[in-house]
Amino acid sequence: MVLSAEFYQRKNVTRIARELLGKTLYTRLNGITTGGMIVETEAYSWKERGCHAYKNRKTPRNEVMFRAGGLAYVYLCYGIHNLFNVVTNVEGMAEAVLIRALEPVGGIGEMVKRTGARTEKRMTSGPGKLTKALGIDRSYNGFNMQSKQLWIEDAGTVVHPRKVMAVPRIGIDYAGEDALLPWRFLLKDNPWVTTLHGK
DNA sequence: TAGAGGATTGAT
DNA sequence: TCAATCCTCTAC
Repeated sequence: MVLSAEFYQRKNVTRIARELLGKTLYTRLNGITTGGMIVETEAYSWKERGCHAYKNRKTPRNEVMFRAGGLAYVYLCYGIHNLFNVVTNVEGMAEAVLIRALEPVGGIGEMVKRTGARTEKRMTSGPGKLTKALGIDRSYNGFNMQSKQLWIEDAGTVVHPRKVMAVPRIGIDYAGEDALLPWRFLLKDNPWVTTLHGK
């Protein structure tokens, strides 16, 4: 079942980030479907420094975050990587969930081809890598998440609360105390979650 | 309009 | 530990 606009437009972004674990993100490009189960996410809110929309600062880049939930927010990071988020909350409340890692479930051969990976191992473990595997680039910024090309499904996978870990987010040292918020969610012991420099 | 820096990655 | 790479934002 495709996740509805109502799922995304709820007001608690950390709850949505947690609930997205176990759901499946798909793209369908040129007739080829690729997808993976979400195993790692991060929540971002205008209320904290880690967020592009901190203090409700609206710019051409983050404008999509201010719209009603259920849209894709895709931006270029470090000049190299496309990072994919889903916008949450209602219009005017800038919040989003960054998808950081997937466990491949469909179109694996195509993803290997797109990433140039020798094997499927680690192919979708990392926010920059999974967008490449699924063929997501900035042309999808503002895209509706109930489209025929890009969507998230609830396949009925049950995620036990004890399997969910909440830890600080990655790569936002500039956010000061907000970098310590346990807003990174991942499935414990899942081999597809990111490891950072072996840590 | 210049300059700094980044929600990453992979090689050394 | 470090370079790649280019867009975005801020300050002037």
